[in-house]
Amino acid sequence: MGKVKLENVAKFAGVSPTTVSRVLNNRGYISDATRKKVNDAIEELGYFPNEVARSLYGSKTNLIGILFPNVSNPFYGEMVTEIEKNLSQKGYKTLLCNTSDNEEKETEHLKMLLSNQVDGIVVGSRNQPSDIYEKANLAVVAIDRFVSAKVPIVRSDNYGGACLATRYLLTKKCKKIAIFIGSPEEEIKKGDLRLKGYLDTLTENNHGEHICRVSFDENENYQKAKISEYMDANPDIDGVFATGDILAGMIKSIARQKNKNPEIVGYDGSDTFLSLCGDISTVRQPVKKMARLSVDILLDSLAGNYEHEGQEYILPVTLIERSV
Amino acid sequence: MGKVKLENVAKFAGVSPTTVSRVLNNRGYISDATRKKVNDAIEELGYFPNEVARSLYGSKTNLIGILFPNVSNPFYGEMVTEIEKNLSQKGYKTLLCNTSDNEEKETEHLKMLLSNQVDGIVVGSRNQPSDIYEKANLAVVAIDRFVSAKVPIVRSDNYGGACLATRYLLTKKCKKIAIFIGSPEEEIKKGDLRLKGYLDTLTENNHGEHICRVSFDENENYQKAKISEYMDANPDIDGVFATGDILAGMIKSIARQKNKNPEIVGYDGSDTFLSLCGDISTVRQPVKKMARLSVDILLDSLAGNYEHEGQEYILPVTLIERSV
DNA sequence: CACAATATGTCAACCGATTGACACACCGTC
DNA sequence: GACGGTGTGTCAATCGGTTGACATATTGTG
Repeated sequence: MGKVKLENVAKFAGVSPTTVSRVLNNRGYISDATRKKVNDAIEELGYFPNEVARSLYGSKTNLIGILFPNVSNPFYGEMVTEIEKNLSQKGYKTLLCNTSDNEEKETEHLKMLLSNQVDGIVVGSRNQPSDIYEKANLAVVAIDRFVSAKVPIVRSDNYGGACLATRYLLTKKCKKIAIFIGSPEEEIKKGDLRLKGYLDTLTENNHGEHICRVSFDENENYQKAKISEYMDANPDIDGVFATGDILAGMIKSIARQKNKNPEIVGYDGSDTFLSLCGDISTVRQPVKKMARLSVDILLDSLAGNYEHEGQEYILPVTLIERSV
Repeated sequence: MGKVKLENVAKFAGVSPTTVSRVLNNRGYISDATRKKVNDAIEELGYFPNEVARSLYGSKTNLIGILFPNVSNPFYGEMVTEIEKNLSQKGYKTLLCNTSDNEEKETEHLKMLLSNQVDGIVVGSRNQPSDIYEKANLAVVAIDRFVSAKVPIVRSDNYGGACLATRYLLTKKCKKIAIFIGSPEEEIKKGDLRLKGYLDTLTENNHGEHICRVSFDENENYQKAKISEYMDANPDIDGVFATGDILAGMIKSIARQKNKNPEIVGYDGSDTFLSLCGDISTVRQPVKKMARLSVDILLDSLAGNYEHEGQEYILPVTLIERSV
């Protein structure tokens, strides 16, 4: 049994294909009787208009590509969940791409998205900017990442959040506060604002800095080894700011193994993290608002509104204190 | 600047459209010189073949729909990440749908997927079976869910896992072991195997049962209230089997607030959970294997192989012990 | 009764690629 | 010189639906 098409519906309903199309698209004059006949035929035959054909003619696919490192990390997971919900509500469909923080994969996926004529892209992966974004003239929104001069950015207040976290550790009387960073090296070089917030806050308070970079693109065991090593080399660390919650959790369990209990503050504050981990404080990013805003901006751009070009939208974070 | 099309490439390269198509699809005779000319033109113009047009002609979209409740829960997140990776590797694209465990949303998304001519579907949402799956003749694979008599199922050993978990709690000398269930009511009625494993194991050991159903479709605060209530009503519970890790985490923190420390075993064992939560044991489902198998089956079916129809693939689980 | 609004049909172009049929030219070889 | 392989072009149909132009018929209204 092949796919049902418009023509079959027309025959079944005893009308012309044009009439069916008119019913489907609410154009021209249609009597209630005919409308009913057609809708009944559609129902009866289980007809679904072929979006591929429609897209081809209309040169709009209502497809949005979503590029993230993965959806395993609950912060990304919640972000993608919310983005998809918002898009779906507005009649858009979500093409999911996991870049695994790998530049080639991002490029490959990007080409795929362009071939598939997506109307827009939300990019949250953390690779180096690709010039493909510039060439293709489609709507793009970046989440906490620079893509090109024109692409609007939605991010949380990384600097403010880092200050909050570090200040919190200071109020907890921590004497030696370390930062564990899980960002790509390039990002750090370009001035990681979470790092800067940490450094500035410590300097203001005459504290020394202790930086441990945990390559986020290495595998988990390697990361854990690195953390362990660093903690052995700096046994008197009593405060930790981790730039991600997963990282914070790993640090916590490694510390526990070493019979230590430093005060830890993470970053992200996904619902999942908050449910699973009751004893690590964190800086919470407003995921739902960020997702909502990104979609709004994207659809705005799609509607031909250029006011977001080059804009950066920084949403406020909140510190969530937890006690053991 | 409009989109570049095959015709433009042809003009730019000084050849006919047919020749360009021949180069793109490796058909017929093409001299190396011409091939180079065409490829250079493609490169120069930044041409991406319009997949929409290709799909229309070829009546194959290489699009796979993925239906899950969400990707916020790291178990789903990791599953979806892995499925997407596997699909992408085989040249397929992933249309992500979040059903929020809502039947109407699932139906709506399903219609959308059919309209978009997806070649297949992987469904992991936990709603009642819809007859749409039967009608549409496309490849479908279900993850831990019944869809229809024909649709193959990939799941972990729910019964064995529950037995493992319960037996573990018994070895820990727990006297009063409760189960907290986060599945939809209908699923439980139809014989939830995690529940059955729990019950059977207790019966074998002459233990009484203590069941708390936490509607997974209620909001988090309501769930927490329910857990709290149940624990107050049954203060001597010293062992808990939770049918999901998030649930286990919530139980843990609520217990802590009440100054209790029951032995807890969760279910899922996502990497994220294991990283974040060092002190809750769990039954680990082999996410990567399940994802891989699902994709393999799907592509097999797509290739016209019917051997998977009606099959159920049950993958083994492992108990992961954690200590406080 | 004329005219407008309503209701439906026919027909063809179009969206961007693929594909088969067929023509023509060039080359080498038997 | 004929034939087969190679290389390229022209042309039209096709995928499934959309849309505008135009024809025609039936209403209703002033």
